[in-house]
Amino acid sequence: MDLSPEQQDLPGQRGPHHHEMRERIVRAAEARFRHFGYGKTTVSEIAADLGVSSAYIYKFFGSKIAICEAVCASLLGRIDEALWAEARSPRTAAERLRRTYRLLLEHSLAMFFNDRRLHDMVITGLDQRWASISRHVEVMEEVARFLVQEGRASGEFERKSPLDEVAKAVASTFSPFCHPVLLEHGIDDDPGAKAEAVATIVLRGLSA
Amino acid sequence: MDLSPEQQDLPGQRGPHHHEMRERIVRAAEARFRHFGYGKTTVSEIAADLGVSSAYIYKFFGSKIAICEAVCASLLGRIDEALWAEARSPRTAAERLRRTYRLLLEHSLAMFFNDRRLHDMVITGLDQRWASISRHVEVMEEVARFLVQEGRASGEFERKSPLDEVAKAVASTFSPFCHPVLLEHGIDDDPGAKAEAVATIVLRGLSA
DNA sequence: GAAGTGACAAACTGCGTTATTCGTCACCGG
DNA sequence: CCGGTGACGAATAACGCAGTTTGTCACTTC
Repeated sequence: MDLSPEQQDLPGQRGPHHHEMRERIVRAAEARFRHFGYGKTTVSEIAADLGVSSAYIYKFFGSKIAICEAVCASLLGRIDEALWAEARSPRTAAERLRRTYRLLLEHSLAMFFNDRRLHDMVITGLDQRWASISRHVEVMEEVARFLVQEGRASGEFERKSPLDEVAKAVASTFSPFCHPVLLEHGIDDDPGAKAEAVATIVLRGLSA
Repeated sequence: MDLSPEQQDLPGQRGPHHHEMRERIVRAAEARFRHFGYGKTTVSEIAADLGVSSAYIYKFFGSKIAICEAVCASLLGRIDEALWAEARSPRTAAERLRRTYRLLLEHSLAMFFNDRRLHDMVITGLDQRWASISRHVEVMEEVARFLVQEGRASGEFERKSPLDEVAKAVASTFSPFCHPVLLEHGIDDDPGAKAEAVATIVLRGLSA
């Protein structure tokens, strides 16, 4: 259900799947990308940081963009983990869902303000429909479904409407708080308050 | 509250505000932009279509981009009008709000499929924060607030939570169905059904 | 056969130059 | 004063070329 990011199979991967070098490459690449951006780092530089030749990198990744996807997967994977951790915490489902909105917003804002270059990479990935990003939106849907189920099981939420439909709708309401492009636009208008307000309405809509 | 699009004042306008030529320019520009895109049309061509010189265009617009903004305002203005028409129709507030989701999605999809070039212009406008676009999101918020008020007045909706907060939250849930970038991404996954589902939850969240 | 490399062709980027296009201004005619 | 223009400098876009970077492959070493 929630693999660790490095275990996913992403397009453009190559060679042994579980290999220490693969992880080291991703970490080195992330550092460079964070600092200089995707365009301004060459794979030779990443290789040099690890003390190997660039040819060796290509034993693990089929292209530079594949490295970028892996970095992206790792980044989003960390958010996914935080999301699941919260979703499984010992609180009411309603409280967990409300916190999901907060958590999502918090992580998205953090990326926007602290690592603008990585944020821009994610935007690139978005309109090129990278698998790592689709995976992340799937996880958000799964978390939404899980929380709705939990709330139904505990009697907090109504049980009549089709689970899947409700889960998708809830996940849709996440987008203003997790989508990089929307975020950039609504950044000035107290997104925190908006997230709370949306959470409040949605929770009311779900309640038994 | 809802001016006709040509009457707004937009940055970069110049010369007489109510002038037949201004509207003719916007119409001619829209046709060219729709057909060839913003980048591939020159202001001389727009001028030629109207049988005037390009210098004359600059009596009305301070820059090419200002023309583009006016076209954008006109485009979005048509959507705004449809939204208001629906919002004032003689139906229950709940029904009107549900139809607002549909209407928004319908218009956005139409632009995406039929006039991709204009759609792309709107995206450009979005990350350059054109006034015409801010205006459109304001209108959507106003419509949301209006409908919530109506529903409260008629006893359909609860009356306790602060109106402004609720209106903003409702407007936030519009974004997956009206934001060009989000739309492009979620296009494959039955957006119509998603819109209905979101409407259902939000309406339940608003209900008395 | 796992770890690793140098040498190389193809693809891509940056950049300086040239050709368009943008936008201004002084000016014409009614 | 309103409707309109041609000629011109400034800003931009297109283009071709040199230099980098990407990505492959045959080969080495342990």
